[in-house]
Amino acid sequence: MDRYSPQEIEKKWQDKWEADSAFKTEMDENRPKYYALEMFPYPSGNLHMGHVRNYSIGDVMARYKTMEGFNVLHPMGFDSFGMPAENAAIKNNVKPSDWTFSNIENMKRQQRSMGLSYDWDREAITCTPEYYKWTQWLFELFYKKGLAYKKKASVNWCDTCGTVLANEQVIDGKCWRCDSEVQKKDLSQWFLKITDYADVLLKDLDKLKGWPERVKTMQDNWIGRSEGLEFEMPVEGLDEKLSVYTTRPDTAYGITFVALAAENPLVEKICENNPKAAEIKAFCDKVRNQSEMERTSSESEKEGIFTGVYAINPFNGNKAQLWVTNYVLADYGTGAVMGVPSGDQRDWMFAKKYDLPIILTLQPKDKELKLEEMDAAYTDKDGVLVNSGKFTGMEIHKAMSGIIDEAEAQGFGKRKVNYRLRDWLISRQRYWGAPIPVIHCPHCGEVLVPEEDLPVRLPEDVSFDSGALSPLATSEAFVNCKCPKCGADAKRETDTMDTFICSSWYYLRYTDPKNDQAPFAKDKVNYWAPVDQYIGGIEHAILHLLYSRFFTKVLHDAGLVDFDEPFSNLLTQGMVLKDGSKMSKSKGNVVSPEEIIAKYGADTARLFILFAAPVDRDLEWSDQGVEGAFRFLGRVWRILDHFEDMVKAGKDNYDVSALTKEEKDLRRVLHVTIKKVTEDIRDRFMFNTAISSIMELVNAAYAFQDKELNAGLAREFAAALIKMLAPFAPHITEELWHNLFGEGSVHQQQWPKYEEEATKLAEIEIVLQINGKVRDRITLPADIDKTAMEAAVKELPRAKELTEGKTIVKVICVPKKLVNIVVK
RNA sequence: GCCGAUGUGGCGGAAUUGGCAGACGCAGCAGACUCAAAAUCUGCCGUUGGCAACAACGUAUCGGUUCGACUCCGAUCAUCGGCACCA
Repeated sequence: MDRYSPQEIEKKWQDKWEADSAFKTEMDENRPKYYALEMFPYPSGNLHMGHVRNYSIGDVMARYKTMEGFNVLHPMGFDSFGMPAENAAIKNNVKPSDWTFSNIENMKRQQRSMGLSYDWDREAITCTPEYYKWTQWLFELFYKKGLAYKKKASVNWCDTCGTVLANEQVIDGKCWRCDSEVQKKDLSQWFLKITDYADVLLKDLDKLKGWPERVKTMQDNWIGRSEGLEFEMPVEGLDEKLSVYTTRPDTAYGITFVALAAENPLVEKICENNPKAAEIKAFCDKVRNQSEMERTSSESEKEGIFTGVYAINPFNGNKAQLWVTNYVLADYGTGAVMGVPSGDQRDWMFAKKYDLPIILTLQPKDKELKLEEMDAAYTDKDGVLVNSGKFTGMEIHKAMSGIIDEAEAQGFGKRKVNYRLRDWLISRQRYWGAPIPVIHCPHCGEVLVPEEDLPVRLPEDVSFDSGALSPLATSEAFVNCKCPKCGADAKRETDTMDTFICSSWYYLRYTDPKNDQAPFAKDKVNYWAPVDQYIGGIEHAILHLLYSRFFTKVLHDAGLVDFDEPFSNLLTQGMVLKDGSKMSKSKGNVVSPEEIIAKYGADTARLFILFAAPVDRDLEWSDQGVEGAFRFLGRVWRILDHFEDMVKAGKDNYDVSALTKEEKDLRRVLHVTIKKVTEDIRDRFMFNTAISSIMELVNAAYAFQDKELNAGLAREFAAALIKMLAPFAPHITEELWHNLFGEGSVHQQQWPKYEEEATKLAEIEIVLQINGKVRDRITLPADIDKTAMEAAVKELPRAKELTEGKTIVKVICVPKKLVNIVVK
């Protein structure tokens, strides 16, 4: 064989795999299926190292499972709607579709150069009418189920992007994409009712045994479930009742004020015939004009204004001052909060600032609290009630349920569960997305576009610089239509859908990508899905992963799929860093995958990126580490080149007992390696240690670089080594397989099996410890019994020397490991 | 503030069930090959002391359990991530 030259072999095999449709998959009820999926990319134009890492991990799983006999689905596609295409259109005067498809072509070329085992026949591209037809169809399904609705609400608006955003897309008060500050705007927008699924989305996190704990915690936090009591307080002098929600009903006897959000509709009514009306309204306007950042920061000063009106505490008849404040959230709970200064730190600070009364209702079991000595609220959920009518003296947890029962019995309150999660705002005032398939008719109101008229296609005669207007509104031909119900002149909805809708169901489309009758056929989706292994970045922990779970649950309830969670196992890969920080153009620390592949080949790039760190941890890029991976592949190449004649002369069934001691050692290392690599890939996703043990195996083989090696063993060694390395470095192994074993592809071979017997040592090293410290070692037969082992170790000169003149307190004997002699 | 993760040589990391800490790789040092260099092959490579055998120390810090702790328990510190005026 010639020298190892990746440039010569990689392209050759990529072309061959493509010509042979080597990774084409079909349903096969007789084989166990395995669905390996990497998060599909946005077609920005070029792969970055994060993609390379993502796809390398997925490709190892897909190829390994194929060799283990699974029917593997391993598809790829493009999440191709979104803002950058539109920005490019504005800036360079190109059509968003042209920009997008030329980027897709380039990225596919780069993906091909990585040697990934995708079934390209299953490609799904979300911006094609063949795909977004079904995105629209699914929107209509949600609508028919009462899970899609339009309402006027105070929503997040990004001025830079010229569109509204979902709550999940606002990070620290800023736009997730462009980082500019988000404003609140009252707009009429489309929402999906994800809150209907809050409870099951939370509860089913328990089912996701194969998900990282931290992702589940993040979703848990995001959904934010809380249990408590909602109850009504009569408002004095008004024929109105006021609802409040609390998680601390045990403190209800300590209410001295009620805090309303400025947006609470009750504020209007209170202002009627109120001498302070002007003042109150001025305060409300001031609060509303505060930015989202100012309003929701726990740092900002709490302010309020007394309305002059009182509410009545239904538990004890006490009067509570009614205040309008800047710190109560309008859209959580009832937009009104009971004020108990002794039990809540915010209420405490508010009461101190405005000199409101404070009533103590809870104190520790072993200590009497005095208000005049306190400088903060007592917020521990532990203690005994005081000043609480018939609940005085009761332990807190008993009192909590007792007080709720009381409210329910009296009919002024009930147990209530609240969620932090809000409905998903899906309208976008942008062009490059799936149009919302709704027509607004002056007579019939909202009408869905009939299924046979789908897809609602994107028009091309649009203007992109239309200000706050959606670009679709600039196309007369698009906007003006007939009502499907009554035939009257009507107008189309001009907003498009959030691209996260498109990506919420793409993993289902891969199971039946060309279906033009339905988003997917039931038998196919239920054969392949759910995804067995999903791989992607942690940045989608809430956004995409929560939305996909929501979609899957709705489709399950609609009877379209049999499963109710999309991804059985989730692997969140770490970032690729250079010089300690994430690769980015602005930092100038980007390493281009294309250049690395051109210089060293895809096999080296893949091997390095999988070897340098465990898959879920951040990875520091190292040019010298890449050199190391390349050197290793060269070592593999050379040792197999050296063994070539022996491999070809060897027989598959050879006499193992005829091996020399050194050969037996190599055979043992071989079988230990097969065991380790199999378990590391299958059970642990520890690709770094799998590769390091293959390196050790190759190092062991170098003992025979200038020696004869039994031909049978050479053949066994070469076959297993090439197969084990195949998922990591698919091209070099295909070439070596072809050169040494001839016909067929290494990627269609069966994964090597180890013989347990062959992994065992005849003699093992036993450690002598004195008081837990290693003092000597001795080689003994592996099957020696405990007593004999102890005796042999005690006979060691070191053992005698170190125990001489001392009392042996105890001897601990761990079979096959050590003997620890405890002396005094 | 609440929740979660991480912390091991000069560097990336290994140690899977409580049993020889530092596998494998990078960097470094030395040797072989070579006129020479590169490439390749071989050996050494935690710190301190010692010619050495060896000894002491060593997995963020402090303490505990244990014959024995990177691993288990308790506290602390640091870094990163999520949530946070959610009543």
